[in-house]
Amino acid sequence: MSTTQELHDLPAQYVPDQTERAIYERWVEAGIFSAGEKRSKRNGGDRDPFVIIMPPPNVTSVLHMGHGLNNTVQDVIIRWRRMAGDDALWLPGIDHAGIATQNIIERQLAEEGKTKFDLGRQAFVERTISFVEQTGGEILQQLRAIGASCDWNRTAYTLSPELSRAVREAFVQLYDRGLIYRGHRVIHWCPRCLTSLSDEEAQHGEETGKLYHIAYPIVGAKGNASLTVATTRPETMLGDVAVAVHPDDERYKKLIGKSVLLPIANVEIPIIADEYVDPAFGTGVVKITPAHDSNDFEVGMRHKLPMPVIMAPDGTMENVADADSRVPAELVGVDRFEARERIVESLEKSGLLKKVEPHQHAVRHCYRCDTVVEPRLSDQWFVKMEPLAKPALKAVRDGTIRILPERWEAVYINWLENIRDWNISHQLWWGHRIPVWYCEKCDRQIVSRTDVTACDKCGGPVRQDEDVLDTWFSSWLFPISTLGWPDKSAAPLVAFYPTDDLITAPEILFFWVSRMIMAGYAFMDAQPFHTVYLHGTVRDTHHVKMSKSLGNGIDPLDVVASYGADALRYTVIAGMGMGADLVLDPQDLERSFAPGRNFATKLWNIGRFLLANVGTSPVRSVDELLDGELTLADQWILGRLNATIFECDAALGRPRPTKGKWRPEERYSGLRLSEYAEAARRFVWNDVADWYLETTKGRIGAGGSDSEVARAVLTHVFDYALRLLHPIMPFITETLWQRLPFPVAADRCEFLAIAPWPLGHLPPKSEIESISRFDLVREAVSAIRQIRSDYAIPPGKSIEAFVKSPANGQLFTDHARLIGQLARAVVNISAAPADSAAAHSVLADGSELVVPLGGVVDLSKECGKLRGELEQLETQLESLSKRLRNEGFLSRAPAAVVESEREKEDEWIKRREQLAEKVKALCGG
RNA sequence: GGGCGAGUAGCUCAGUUGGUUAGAGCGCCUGCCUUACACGCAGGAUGUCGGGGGUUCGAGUCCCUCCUCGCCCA
Repeated sequence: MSTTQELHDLPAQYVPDQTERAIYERWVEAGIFSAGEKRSKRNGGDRDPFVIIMPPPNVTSVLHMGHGLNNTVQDVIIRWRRMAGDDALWLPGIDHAGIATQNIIERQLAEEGKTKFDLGRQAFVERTISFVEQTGGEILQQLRAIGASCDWNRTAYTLSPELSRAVREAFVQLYDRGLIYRGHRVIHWCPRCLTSLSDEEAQHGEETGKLYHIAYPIVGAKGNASLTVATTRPETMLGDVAVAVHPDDERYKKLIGKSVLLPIANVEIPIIADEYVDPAFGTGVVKITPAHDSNDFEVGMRHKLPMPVIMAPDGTMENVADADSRVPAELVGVDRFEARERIVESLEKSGLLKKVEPHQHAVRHCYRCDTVVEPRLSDQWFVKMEPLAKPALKAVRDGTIRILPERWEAVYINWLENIRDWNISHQLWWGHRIPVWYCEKCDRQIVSRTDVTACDKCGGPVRQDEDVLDTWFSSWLFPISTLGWPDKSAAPLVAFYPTDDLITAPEILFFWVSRMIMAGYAFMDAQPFHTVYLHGTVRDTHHVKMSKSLGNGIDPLDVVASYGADALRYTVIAGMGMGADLVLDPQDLERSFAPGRNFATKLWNIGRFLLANVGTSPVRSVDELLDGELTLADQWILGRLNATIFECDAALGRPRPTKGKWRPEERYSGLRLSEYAEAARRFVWNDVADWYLETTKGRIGAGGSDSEVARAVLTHVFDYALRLLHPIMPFITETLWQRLPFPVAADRCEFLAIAPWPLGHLPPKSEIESISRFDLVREAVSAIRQIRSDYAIPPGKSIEAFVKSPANGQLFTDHARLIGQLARAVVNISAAPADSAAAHSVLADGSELVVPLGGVVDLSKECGKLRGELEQLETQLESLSKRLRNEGFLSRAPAAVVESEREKEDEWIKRREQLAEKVKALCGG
């Protein structure tokens, strides 16, 4: 804890890495990041739970700017709720990341000149486990450096025994409900990873390829009549089992039922009719390759066509199944792209290649290795999604769950309405093995929660399905499995489920977010969270997504080392509008993070001023200060503090829906973190530092009761400013807060991190008036400063100012000294000496301010300035008056608007009169 | 092909049911080491709110259309 000694010793410069680490340790030691299931209201406690489940980074990840952004947002929200008195839980975790991790190990092996098959499955998995043990979860360590206030005691891992148990349970439950089935169909296949991919894992990119027009001779036709088909993948023609035309296409009606001769493969295939064919595309004739195209597969099913597989898993040509000798000997073993070239060449020679044209089309790529995905007929496990999607759709439609920004709700709904079954079996070695066993003897299929050693029917030997589950099959359970599911009475599950906010990037809306919602309803019959907050992507100045491989990344740890975690956090939060991308310059960290770094320094220096001037002895409590003791400046800053609390609260919004469902008016508001940050910054910098703190100079040093009032108010407003800023800048605020000279009686927490979040009060009229009265004082100061600047009066030179105020004479009399102090002038509340040359200004309330300047003043410049002002005012006044004379405006605009326009007109007229008089007197009309 | 988003100061972006003279940070210009802070202070310049049309008393905000860029889904 702070000793008296420490209070004096704020270094002149804030050095983040000297302090941040130590503070983090102390937070952890004090256990303030640990949520207690007994404290949750759902478990007999007295606090509302507030829970965020961290999107688990891949076990192999290291911290990059995307994580920095994602986790800063989560930490800001969780710290806010913790201070607000909730039982706040931020649960961290990591994902075993099936394909991604396996690819890394395979790459390592490749460098050693080996493949996974050289090791065999068991050794491969062991090697992966030891790799993960060494490097895995490094990112969770790194998160501490940016201040992440996770409950580390609950750190989860998708491949842990507990979560594995949940995965099996989920599989078995869905299987028992008839929602998991084994399907024989065309799936996306990665020839490099040698696994199937789900629809979401096969990502498409626009590419310019070629469209080949190929003639298939018509069997039994006269001459060399043929049908021309167009395809982008000629190599798949070896798997063609038909050509199809639209049933209503007059050009081809007569040919339906006849056959064509498939070139190269030399087999006859029928001409069929199917509505799937678009007569307008290409020639209106489509080749049907059921085993290598998902649309063709559907056609094949409808027409009960054979489905020859003509490509091996690794993408080379081969007569795999039902293909006879369709692939000629010279093409067997040839890679698909090489085969394409050769087939095209051969067709050209035989005159069957009619045309080749450039073609823009979408090509799917493996989301992990970017290899072109091959559609391939295969046996896979699928989850029937439509029944699961129903409650997930309803939840967003009825406001149980909201998605921010709002526009993503439409994307979510559109996807769920057209949802397709989920291919969950992957031909990998790293992941949860599918809990299905097959009896070698009676062929029985056994789905089980526990390992099976013998057939429960015939006692025969069994073998487990070779495949593993899609990584997302464990991730989608994360909100429930990390809290103890399938044990529905587990204390954490009872206390913390449903959780509150889910904060992630839009890229995984389908992969993860929507599936978690489905799992929540499927297994807990309740939504996993009520708010999905989708933030933007971190990009460089060319708007290219930052990534290590592109070399345009920023290492958050570098930023932390150079500028501190708080600078990083503030910059990220303040610079990011709701859902907008965050653009940073990897070439210029100095510039990118200046906003946060500068603001941290500002806070530090306010702290230094405060400790040097207010000192270390306890201050009076603001609660016991009497109204009469407070100066106008005190009232103003307290009023501004209150207004700022409201602004911050308004920007943050409601933490949870009122009665389980978001009401329309609150649904899309809140979590405007940049607005919250800006409101707090404005208060600290523009109000406290620029004005209030300056007014205390001279007061505090003077001793006596007013000195005590100033000490108390300054300490109080800084205390509360630090509270407001703590979620964004936890380290520096905690450091400073620890040293504040709190009132003796203050019942204060040990840490700012758990100090109560400020509460605003409805401002009484007097408070609002104080603010506007002090604003006038500030305006007078600004007016003198402006004159100083206009006439280049050296700052050191004191000047004299005269204020004549018909409306607010007393106010200026009372604050003449303060105005003088702030503007470095001697202020007289009286008319200026008539004959002297002077600079002039007219304030908003019509008060006139005159600064005699002796020989310095340039009369024509002064006249020009005043005339300019007058002219501008008159233009504005004219349009305002016109509006107020407009019948339409008066009758249709709300009364309040008309009223305020009238008031404004009065004010402007007053000011115009003053200005006009001034111009007349000074410039002779 | 379908859907969505963006285009506001030199740069990055705010601008919540249409209602003051459109804002912030960074950058820029001028003057200042005014004993918390030059990572600062004071003052200042800069916008036909992408183009065009419309609705309205009133449009950066709503509607239509066009242009440019980006994202998602087939």
